[in-house]
Parts: sequence; C-alpha cells; structure tokens
Amino acid sequence: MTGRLAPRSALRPLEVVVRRLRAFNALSEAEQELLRNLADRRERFASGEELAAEGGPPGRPRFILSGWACRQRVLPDGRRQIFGFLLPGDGFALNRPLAPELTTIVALTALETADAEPALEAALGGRASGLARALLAAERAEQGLLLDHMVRLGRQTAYERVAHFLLELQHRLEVAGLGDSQRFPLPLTQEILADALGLSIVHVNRTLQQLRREGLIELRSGVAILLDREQLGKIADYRLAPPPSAAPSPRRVGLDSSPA
Amino acid sequence: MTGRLAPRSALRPLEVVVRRLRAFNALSEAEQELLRNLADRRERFASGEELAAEGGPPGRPRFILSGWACRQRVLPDGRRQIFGFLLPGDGFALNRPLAPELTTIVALTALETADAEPALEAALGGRASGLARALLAAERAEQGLLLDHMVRLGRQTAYERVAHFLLELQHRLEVAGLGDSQRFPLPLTQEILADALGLSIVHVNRTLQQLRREGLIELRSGVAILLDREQLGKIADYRLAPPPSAAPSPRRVGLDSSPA
DNA sequence: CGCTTCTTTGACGAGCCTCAAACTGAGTGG
DNA sequence: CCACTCAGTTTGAGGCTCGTCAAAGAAGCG
Repeated sequence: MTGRLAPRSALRPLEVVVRRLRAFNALSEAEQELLRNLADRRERFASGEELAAEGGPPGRPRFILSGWACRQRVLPDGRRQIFGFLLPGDGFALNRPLAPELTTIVALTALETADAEPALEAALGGRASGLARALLAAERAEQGLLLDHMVRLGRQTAYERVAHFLLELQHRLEVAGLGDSQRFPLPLTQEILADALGLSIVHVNRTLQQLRREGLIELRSGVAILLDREQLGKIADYRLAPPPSAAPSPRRVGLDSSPA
Repeated sequence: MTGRLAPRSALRPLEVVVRRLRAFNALSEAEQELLRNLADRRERFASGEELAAEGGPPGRPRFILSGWACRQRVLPDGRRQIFGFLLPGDGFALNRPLAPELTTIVALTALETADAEPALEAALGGRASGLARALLAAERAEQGLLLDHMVRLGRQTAYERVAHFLLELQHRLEVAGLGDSQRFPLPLTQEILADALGLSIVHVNRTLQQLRREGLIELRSGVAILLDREQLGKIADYRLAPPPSAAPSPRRVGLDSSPA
C-alpha cells in the first residue's frame, strides 16, 4: 500500500498541519500538542461541496487534513477563475474576517477538516506566540502565492505557467510532507488546471504533452513527477523566496506628469 | 483654473485620506483630527522612485496624499506585471509586516505621502476603534481589488479588461473625492496600462480606440471620461463590492496584530 | 459492461503580439 | 521662435499563441 504516495497517517490526522506550520516557525511541544488535539473536531466534505460562499457570512476557521480545495469566482457566463488551491495542512478563514467572504471555496476532492478555533484562540490570546508567528508567516506566504499566480496569468506563456505552477505545487506539498522532491499527488482535472491558469482545457492538454515529450514531467492517474526541476525552473523563472534584493531592473519606470 | 479636475486642497492635505476611510467606516471627530495631524510628517517622492523593494525590509506605513504609485514585479527578461495602483487616500505598509515586502512599490508620478504611524498606533492601541475598523475594511477592499484584477487577467478579454479597469478606477477615485461620476484623472501611459492588464502596448491602444469609437469613453491628456458607465458595466460584468456597512461589534483585530 | 467523466487529437479561426514606422505634443536650447 | 529631441501614441502588416468546435479514445464507476 506504500506503492502509492506517502499515505496520510490516519492515526495522526493533524501531523500535516503541524509539519507545515513548523516550516514557517518553530512550535513548542505544547503548541504542537494543541494542534494535535484539534483532531476531536473534525468534519468531512464531499467533492464539489462549498466550504464558503463569496459574499456570504464568514466561515469557521479550519485546517485541511486531507483532500484539496480551491478558491474561485465564477462569471455570469460560466467562465471561472481559480485563485489558488488549498492543500492538506493549509488553513482557511483563519483571520476571523468580520466581513463577507471574498471568494467561494469549493472542495475539489473529498475533504477532511479540523476546527482551527482553539488554535486561533491560543495564538491571539498570547498563549502561543510561536504558533501565532507561524500562522502569520503562513498567511503571508499565501499572499505571495496569489501574487505569483497573478504574474503567471498576466505575463507568462502557457508553457511557463504550467511549469511554474507544477513547481509551486511540488514545493508546497513537500513542505507539508506529502510527496518528495519529484513526485507528488495531483488530483486535478485538466479543466481545473485550465481555470486556474487562465487557459482552455485543450491548450492545457497540449502544453502538458509538450512538457512530457521533452522529458520534463510525467503525469499519470493523479500523480505528477517532475523529472527535471532544474530545467523547469529555468523555463518558468521559478524562485522560492524572492531573491534578497539588488536586481537592477532593465526597464525604465514611471512618468513625469504632475500628480493627479 | 478649475478647468482641470478637482484640485487637491493644499490646505487640507489629509482630507483625501479622511474621506476615503470614512467611506469604509465612520470616524469620530477625534479620529479625523488625528488623521489631519499627520500633515506634519510629509514626504515627497519623484516619479519613478521606489517606495519599497520586493524582498527588502518592511517600509514605513504611509498614506498617499497626492500622486499615483503601483505595486509591481519585474521578470528577469524585463516583462513586468503591475499588481495594482495606489491612489491618493490609499495607504501602504499599514499591516506592520515583520517580513520582507512582497512587492516593489514605485511612484508613477510625483508623490506626496504622510507617515501613518501615529494613526496605526492609535488604532492598534484600542484608542480609535472606528479608525481601526476603517483600516481593516480598507485592507480587505484592497484584497478584493487584487482578486478582481486576477479575474481580469485570467478570464476576461482585452476589451473587458480595459472597461472593467476603468470602472474600478472611476469608483475608487470618486470615493476618495477625486473626479466625479464620469470624469477622473488618469495619469498613466498606455505602457503602464499594458503592464497592469497583461496586454501589449499596441493592443491596449487599439482597445482604447475601440471604446472611443463606440462612444463609451474619452481620453485626453491625463483625464478619462466614462460616457456610458451602464454599458461599460455590462461589457465587463462590473459589480461593486458590497458596502462594508454591516460591520459587527468591536472584536480583536485578528492575526494582523503582531504576536505577543 | 454501459455510462459518464476525462483526456487526447485534428482542423480552423480569432485574439493578441511583434516589428516597424509615422505621427503628436511637450519640452529644450540655439 | 524655430528646430530638435524624446516620450508617448497611433497605424499597418504579418504571424504565433491560444481558443473553439468536434469527435474519437481512455478510464473510472455502479
């Protein structure tokens, strides 16, 4: 049964969360225990179910223990834009929004979540500063992902977009302890990829085939393999953390008209 | 002399900020006065100057009093993606980030700013709950703009993108008290529009011409006029975000405040 | 198995990009 | 006051990327 990718230990459902948050900031034993105890308040969702509705009331804060979800918006004519994916270990609705949700959240697979309320309580109450920092860093990272996604949509070709996106998923999943430096689960249809990357299904398919043909990736039955991360990184200009600084931009910027 | 658009009252440099924040949440007289007193600590930037560098240290929190700026990222080959624009009345670096900046911020025109530190101090210290709510709502609105922009880039045609973007600017500027229901200042070159909308300069030009030809907009010397907002709205599926009216009781500020 | 969902392939067209050059307008300096 | 320059806008021609339409394979699933 380990022929597949690393099985989530059903015995330690919150290990993914712990692992991911520890990657952002060190957690004390007590904080880790606090997280593990969230196992009491679990909840399941079916694929396709909405975890939150855009414009609707703020959802409960949760961590995802298994399964994938996405944030999205749908235009009246049916066009859909997916803003990003929620993977095991990720949380959502963690910032206690007082206002309506900004995006719809939909389960893309069967999903298991845990109530994050106690963890938030502790973090905000000052009783778990390491956890608080980890959550802040995670939220910040999520914002970074949104910006990366925007660059893909606005300024990268289909080929670059797909490469960049796969590298991003690989990294996120490895941090969470799912998948390794090459292989990771990818339970997304090409339609979903298309709606995330701003492409048509057909073109996603052709782009994937090109990457396969060139020996850069493999894709079968829900598992992706990056055969040449180096090369993929070059193609997509993929960088983990924004480079320290000092990249002189070759392009002139700004104009000299008077202020508005 | 008022042949141009509404002149910023140089006598009340912070009025734009007050006006914009009041649109998000009511402000007490004391809170408004607090904002107006920020006029002491002003600073000027030249067009093209960087107000913050991606990956660099967190910038000081500021409000923009006049002029436009943008958040952007530049790829190694020179391609640029503009994430959004900062208009008079807007603030930036307000969330006291402990981590490096996520985007570069560049002045697109000559710019005047005010130090927002005292206002943040008061808001976070619980001495100005109305202001705190306004700032939160403003931050949330900014996130909404980012998502709107993403939909434009991923799932709208050039024609729709331009229409949607112009409507968004019109709305933001009217709220801030600049421009009216039709006219507003637009100190952007077509190159900047292109880099924001994920298009080429040439195509932006052609798209603008089409909108002009159809009698929907007018553009001359830094001023935009929306001749038919209704029609533009249909084209772009433009919808205003629901007003932040129903802001519930005073509550913790969430994860935005720094950990103990 | 028979159905549905997903993937793959081909043919064709459209949207948008690139290259190139002409045009406009606002400085700038002789 | 008139070149002259330079940034920005506009226009044309041609081509590549990507979308649409259509239909034929795979692949999961009851």
